Amino acid sequence: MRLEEVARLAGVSTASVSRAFNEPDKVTEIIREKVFEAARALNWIPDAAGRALASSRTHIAGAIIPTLDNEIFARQISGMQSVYAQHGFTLLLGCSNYDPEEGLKQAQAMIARGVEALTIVGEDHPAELFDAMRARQIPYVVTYSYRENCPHPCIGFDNKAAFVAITQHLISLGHEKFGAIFQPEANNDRARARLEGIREALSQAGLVLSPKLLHVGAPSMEFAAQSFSALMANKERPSAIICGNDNLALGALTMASDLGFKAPDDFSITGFDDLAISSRLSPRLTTMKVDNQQIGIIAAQHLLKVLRGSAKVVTPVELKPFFLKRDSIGPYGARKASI
Amino acid sequence: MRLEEVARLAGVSTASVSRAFNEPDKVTEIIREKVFEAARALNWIPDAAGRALASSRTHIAGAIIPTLDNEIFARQISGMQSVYAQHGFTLLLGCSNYDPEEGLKQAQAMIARGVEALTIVGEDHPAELFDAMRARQIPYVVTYSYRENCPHPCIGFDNKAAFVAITQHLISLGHEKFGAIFQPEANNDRARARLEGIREALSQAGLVLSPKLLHVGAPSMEFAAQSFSALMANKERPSAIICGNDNLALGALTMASDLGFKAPDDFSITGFDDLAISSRLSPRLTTMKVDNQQIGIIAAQHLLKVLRGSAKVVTPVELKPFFLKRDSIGPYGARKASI
DNA sequence: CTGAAAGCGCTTACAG
DNA sequence: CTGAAAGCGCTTACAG
Repeated sequence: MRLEEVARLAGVSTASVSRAFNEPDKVTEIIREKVFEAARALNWIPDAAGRALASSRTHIAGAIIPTLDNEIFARQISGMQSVYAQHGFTLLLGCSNYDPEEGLKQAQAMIARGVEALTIVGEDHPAELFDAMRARQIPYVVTYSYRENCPHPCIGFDNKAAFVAITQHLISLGHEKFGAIFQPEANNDRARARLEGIREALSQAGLVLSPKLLHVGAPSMEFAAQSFSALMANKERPSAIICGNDNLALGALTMASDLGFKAPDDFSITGFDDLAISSRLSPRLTTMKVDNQQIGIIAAQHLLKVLRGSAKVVTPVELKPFFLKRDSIGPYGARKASI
Repeated sequence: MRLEEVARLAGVSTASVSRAFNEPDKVTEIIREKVFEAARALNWIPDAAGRALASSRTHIAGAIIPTLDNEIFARQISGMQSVYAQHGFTLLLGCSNYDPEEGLKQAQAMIARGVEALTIVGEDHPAELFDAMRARQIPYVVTYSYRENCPHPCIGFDNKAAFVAITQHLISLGHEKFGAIFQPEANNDRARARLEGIREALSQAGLVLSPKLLHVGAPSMEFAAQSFSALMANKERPSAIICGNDNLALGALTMASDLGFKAPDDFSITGFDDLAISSRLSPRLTTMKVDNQQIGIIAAQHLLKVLRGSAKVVTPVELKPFFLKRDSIGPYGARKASI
């Protein structure tokens, strides 16, 4: 079923069929109706490859995320997709699995498909990737990460500042001995910024994060559970444990419950993300949250604006995460006080 | 950068450039090398629209899932994508948000993009959708759901049988008064099959699921928590609560803990999915699990086989879920016995 | 094995 | 406002 057959049935030229669908105002109502009727009768769906080739517009946008196994990124995609769909754009999704080479491959595959815009989580990617985008004048934005002086347009939040805030709050509660359970820093500027935030806040207070009390590994509950138990077995047991995200904090809390440790009496612990269960568990987890769906929505909207020509470049947007102070933290020495 | 310029730089015809990339065996090594070198020098990436139009092959596969806000479907997508990527296929993702019309729209958009194959979660979709696939001879498979005599090729598991098994096990523990917390049945054959399974197993034992003890609503922890508390406030309090999935069971368990009810002493409860936290919480949740990543992998492999021509149609595959008997269930009257 | 050329299904100046 | 026709970037019979 080709456009030409629609034209024949409607008794008009192929140009008119194309116009009736793409620039309806440029065609009289009589033609429009004849065309729509013929198209419906033939059950015609315009072929995207033909359109793309003729118009050099694919109406495809791309998104590269580290993994789908994390509701944080899934939500970002879902926000993006709703906006793109409203504007007739299809979303091409790629997962890098935290491997920069894989991310680059995905980006190249997307370029071959003619993506008109791209979002990519974080800025830890080969220069080649960003170069390819710029060379082809494909607008892109780095999501989730935000920092001043970032060489790329970015829409996200300041991961470092967020963890400075968490750390400072714990310091203000009197904690001095800190532990941390974290996802790997490799190819993950967010994790790196978060750790930096902890270290900076500690150092400003004359404290340090002892390497022995920093556990870095695959961000599973298993790992967090093992880390927690190692942390509490340490002679220099921390009174406050900062986790790289909620999932790690939850893993630690389940182990705490198995071992008979209770927050905030025996230790304080924090996460990041505010998963649904974090506010329902006992103790309710102190954490920070950022609206990921919103990040996706804003990213898509800004990119679309550039494509429409109503903006020259994507302007960076900084979202502010919320601090959710709940029951998993308390003043240092809470236990002694309560005894 | 077009193929023609690569041909010019390499000093060969455009046909040879095309062959060097797509059918390297049909070209001498000398030509192959000249072409590859020229392509690299020009940083040429073949245009997918041109390829698609000329070859009527897009190397695009589609997947329609209800939502990305559920790691179950996310995992299926991730399995699929890894297989497709290995075979040079790009995945187009669509979310229906449990709205059949939206699912149909997504499918049509995918047809316009020239998807060569499609996977779609469940069979609750407009006949028009499946008709369109068949009319265009696009191979498709229904995932997650599996039942005998399904009119579509399906790769998944028997949702009904799974819940028959759960229910029968609880009956064997002496439970007679059942409650259920469930996701809506509308446009969700999986939920419907699960409830059917419960009802069938109960009826075989001469029992019934009282409408008052069946809570159906948006599958959030909030809803499950409210439902649990209503269930336990009922004069006809159930001794066993079957949840439509783990998330609902976890929501119920958090409320149980708030209210001072303990499983399995005060009630038994089950889920489905085996989320990471389900085995770590106390009590460890009794649930069933199916390998969702595997469903995605198998679906993609079978579809690819049909595209390659090495299979006529997709053969259905039934996966068997595992029953994970843990601490959240116990014999009826456990409390009295332990007092 | 290699190349000249037609053609895939659309869009879009261009002319009327 | 409408149509004839060129052209988008590839692939693929076809001929040599």
